[in-house]
Amino acid sequence: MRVSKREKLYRILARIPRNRLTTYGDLARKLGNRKLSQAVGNWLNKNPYPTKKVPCFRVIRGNGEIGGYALGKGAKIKKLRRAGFEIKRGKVVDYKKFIW
DNA sequence: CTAATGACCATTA
DNA sequence: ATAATGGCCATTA
Repeated sequence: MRVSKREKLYRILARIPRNRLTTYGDLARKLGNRKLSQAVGNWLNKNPYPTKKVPCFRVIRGNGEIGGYALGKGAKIKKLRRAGFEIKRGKVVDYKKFIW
């Protein structure tokens, strides 16, 4: 293929609407293989683009938990809060309503 | 080549 | 609700 799935991942996530979230599994499905979810996390861990361009802090787990972040969970929560989301007991409140 | 690891997930108990 | 289990894929040692 001309573009790698990894590049596609970044392109897809770059288009996520503001005030919305997505999950590792969803991104994997958009790439054509739902089993790529963990690999998606690995790719995001090495996201070469700035958060403005590819906002990986908006990617959470399928069950609403925060998930990981290269700069630490705390930083991720902070960014999510700043983006207008509420986090309680490690989960995004009403996360289902915000999934892209 | 094998084996272990990881920002995961679904199922089962 | 938690915990264990097995599975997937890409990357790395």
